[in-house]
Amino acid sequence: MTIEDVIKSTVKMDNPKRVILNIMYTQNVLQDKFNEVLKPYDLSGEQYNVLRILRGQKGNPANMCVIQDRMLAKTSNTTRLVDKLLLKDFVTRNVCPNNRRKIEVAITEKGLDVLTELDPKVIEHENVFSENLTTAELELLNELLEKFRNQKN
Amino acid sequence: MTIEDVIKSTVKMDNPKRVILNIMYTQNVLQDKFNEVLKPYDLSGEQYNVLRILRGQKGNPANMCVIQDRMLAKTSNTTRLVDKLLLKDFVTRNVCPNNRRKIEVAITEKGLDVLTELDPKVIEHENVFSENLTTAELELLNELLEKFRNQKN
DNA sequence: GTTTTATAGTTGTATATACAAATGTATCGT
DNA sequence: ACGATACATTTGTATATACAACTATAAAAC
Repeated sequence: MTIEDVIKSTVKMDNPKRVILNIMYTQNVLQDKFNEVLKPYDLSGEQYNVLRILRGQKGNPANMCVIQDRMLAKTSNTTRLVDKLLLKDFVTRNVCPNNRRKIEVAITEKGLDVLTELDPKVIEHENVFSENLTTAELELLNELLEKFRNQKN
Repeated sequence: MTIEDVIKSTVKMDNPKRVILNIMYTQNVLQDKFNEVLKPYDLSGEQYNVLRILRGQKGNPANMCVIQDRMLAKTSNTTRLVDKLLLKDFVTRNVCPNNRRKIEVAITEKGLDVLTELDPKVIEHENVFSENLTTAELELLNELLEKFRNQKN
């Protein structure tokens, strides 16, 4: 299915427009599929992302700004995402004793358990799309996306 | 800036994960930039998309389900998007006389004027990212994205 | 002709996103 | 020490997204 099929366009678009629509739409497809994976666990994609970042801390807590910094969607509202995770007992939240402006967020056992349960499903999700491409093609796709994204100005 | 830099990952990820994150993040960057273009016109990306679809109708109105069908984000709530456009007098909305279940949405002169004003800025937005890639690379990127997206199951 | 089923759209609710303003705390300059 | 400034986070508000439930109309079944 080409991007023209997706949006029922009768006219063939130029390359710059096609690339943008292909990226936007492919992201949509990926996100929808990933939401399905997460749905039974009552987690949103960004909530999962926060948990994943916290696990990456290997026991150390992370400040709000550290979490923010490591997220894909840089405009996410970390406070409220952490609120939601707190309600589910997936994280703890404490004022940092050294600097009372900062908040220390850490993942709980329960949060780690959910991630462990999710791990194989996440890997499956990641791999199913990539199966259509060879390793060389995947590397090329990564290169092209990074080159595309990193325009000069 | 590689995707590892973006999320401050110290470990190099495998290709399937990198591709997914690259697509997700690149879409984020594109959307943020496009929102900046639209901001002075008080339009969201999806509202713009609806207007673009209506212009593509060349004078004919479009039903809600036709609009839905041509949108990138298939889960958008067309009713409410059209509501917002109606408030700005960018569209009209009428019950279809032949089938009273259907709604006919059409773009107004005011809506067309906004699109005309936006056209050069949209093209500029589309092209600025593509300037880093050759035509062959752009075509390849399109191919790879479509191949990646269209997995068997 | 009346009941079922399908279609088209709207509404409700919870969550997420975008962004500005506000709060509380630490640091710097003098 | 004091005010100004910077930093870390929270809160407010409007909009958008996701998805289920609901309403209204049309078509099909019998």
